[in-house]
Amino acid sequence: MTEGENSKPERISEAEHAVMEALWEHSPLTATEVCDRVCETRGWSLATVKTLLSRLVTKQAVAAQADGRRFLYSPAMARVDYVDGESRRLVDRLFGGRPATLFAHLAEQEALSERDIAEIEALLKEIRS
Amino acid sequence: MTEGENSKPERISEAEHAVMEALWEHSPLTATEVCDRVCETRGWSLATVKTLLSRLVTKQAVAAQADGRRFLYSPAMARVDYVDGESRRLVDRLFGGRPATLFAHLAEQEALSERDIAEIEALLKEIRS
DNA sequence: GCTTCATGTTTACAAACGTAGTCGCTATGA
DNA sequence: TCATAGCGACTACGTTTGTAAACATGAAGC
Repeated sequence: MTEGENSKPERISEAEHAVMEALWEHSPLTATEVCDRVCETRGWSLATVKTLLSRLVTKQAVAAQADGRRFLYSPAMARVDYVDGESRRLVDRLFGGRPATLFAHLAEQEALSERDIAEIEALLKEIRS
Repeated sequence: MTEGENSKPERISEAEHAVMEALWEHSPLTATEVCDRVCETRGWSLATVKTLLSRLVTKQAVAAQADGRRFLYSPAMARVDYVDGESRRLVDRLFGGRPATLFAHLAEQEALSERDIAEIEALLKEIRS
């Protein structure tokens, strides 16, 4: 077998994640456009966004498509996969891999709003059907 | 006002967290005892544990009580607080602060076992009573 | 008293991260 | 054609993290 694209899913840092969110929300975007969407809130300069984008390209989490002399950036990984990975990491690390334990913790800490509880109930009903 | 113990809750890294888990499970422990409990699984040397312990002491996440020549280390923060902080961070960052969205995600990804579902149902029933 | 063991302190050092400046190229308008 | 603005690439640099070795010092046995 010719090696193939054996890319281990390099970890995305917190700052990088903010850029990913922008791209997940809308893509493709140029570096400047990404900056328009995140620089204000994060207090970043365009240079910072450029650095993060190239690191994300290296990590193959973002794809850069040439458009003249610039690039159009798009996510190269689905948000759901990222979210799933992070969620599982947390559940594994802190709740022994048991989502129910996380849920119990949230309940105990009163972190669940009435609305949360209602929605979860509805979801459970759906699962059961 | 005299400044007081204005300690912002310094972030605990992943490696440090492993040490915390050992201490939460049983404390106080000496550095060697902590190593006995984690070095094998993590493939660490005693030196590594010593470094992590002192960093944790600096971060005020661990308290060191002198015992003759050596120290007995104990957690200086409750596990539940740590777990709660991490959980909320995740929910905020990835699920817009809505635990129900996290739950929906888990359900969609089929990350919930029959046992998880049953336990969550039971918890909900309890909450409702 | 001297060697040795245990233990905390200091120092090390590479990789990852956060944040950003500078360089070089090119399309573009004057 | 020449200055210019826009943009990616390269470089930079302090901090945090992971991992550990070297050092100092006191206790304990011989």
